[in-house]
Amino acid sequence: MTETRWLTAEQLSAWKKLIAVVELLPGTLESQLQRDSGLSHFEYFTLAMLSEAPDRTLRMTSLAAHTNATLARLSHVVSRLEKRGLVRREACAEDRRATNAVLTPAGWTTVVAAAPGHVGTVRETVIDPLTTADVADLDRIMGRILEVLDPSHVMVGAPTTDD
Amino acid sequence: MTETRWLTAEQLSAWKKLIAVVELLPGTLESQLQRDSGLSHFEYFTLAMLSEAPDRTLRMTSLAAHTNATLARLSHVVSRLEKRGLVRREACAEDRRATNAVLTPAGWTTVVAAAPGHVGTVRETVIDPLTTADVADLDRIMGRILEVLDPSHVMVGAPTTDD
DNA sequence: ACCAAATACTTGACGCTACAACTATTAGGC
DNA sequence: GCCTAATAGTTGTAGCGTCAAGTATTTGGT
Repeated sequence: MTETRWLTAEQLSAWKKLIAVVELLPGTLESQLQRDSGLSHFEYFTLAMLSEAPDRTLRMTSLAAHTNATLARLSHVVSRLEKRGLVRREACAEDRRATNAVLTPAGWTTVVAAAPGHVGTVRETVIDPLTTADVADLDRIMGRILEVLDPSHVMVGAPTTDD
Repeated sequence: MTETRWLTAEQLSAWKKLIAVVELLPGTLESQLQRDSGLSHFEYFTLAMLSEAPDRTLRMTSLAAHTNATLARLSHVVSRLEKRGLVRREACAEDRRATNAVLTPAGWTTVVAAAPGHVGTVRETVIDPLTTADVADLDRIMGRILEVLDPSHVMVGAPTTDD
């Protein structure tokens, strides 16, 4: 066991601010979405991923990867969304172990209605306080961190619009 | 109601990466602390804040602010930490409505033992992948975002070491 | 062709957090 | 000095996520 390498003052400052953002940001997004659309951020994100998929359909495993959830968590969430009529489950023809999650028309309507308010919050809290250069820096830095947290790039791929 | 201003490609890219980090980072920290020290990140953070306070003592309201928790949440957590002998509650002499949370010797030992492993994880996932310039950029950018999320700077102040 | 291991989920139980309701104490208005 | 409002904290409940266990199907070795 080698000696602990502590953080420099600059590193500590940056770290503390990052952790503060990580703690505060989810709550902010959560409140706005819950208040205006009755969705948790994870529910919104799930619907958004489906809305971008071909046929608005995704296998559970794939959807779990895109939303960074365990299969168990996703299964519970999809059950709730299904009860509310926003998502439908469908047996997969090619692999009978698999289940497809399909966005219903009501689900589509819900995401589309929720999107502007959500984007507004994202702007207010993150994008608008930053300059163009800041945004580029943020992109680069988060990219480097994700190289470690998500080496297989499961959560980055989606090159479409929305969210 | 004005029209929705959507995000540019650059903004969207940066946003998606930030949200991925926000989703993935807590789980990583959580796992390491739980595995190596039997603490949740919030419990660790609570103990760490107490360890930096004068007399290792803080009023519940103040501790709640430093950890960005509601009083209700903190009360539950302190109850559990108290059962494990890491924290002690103490009536406040000046204001009899108030309660002080005090770090016990066992609590101090626990944080001190947990810190190196935690810092190691922080290094691996966030600091080491970044250049010196990146760290400065990160500090600046998170600072701007916190200006919105935490205008009263409740979560930033603590100028001491640790964590 | 067969059997073990891997894959793709689902379900139930438990722990933690948010929300609401409640108690106790202090501060302010007049 | 009252009486109301604000402050400080605790507790119970309900909802969501994790973990462990279980089912169904497919893959791969021989």
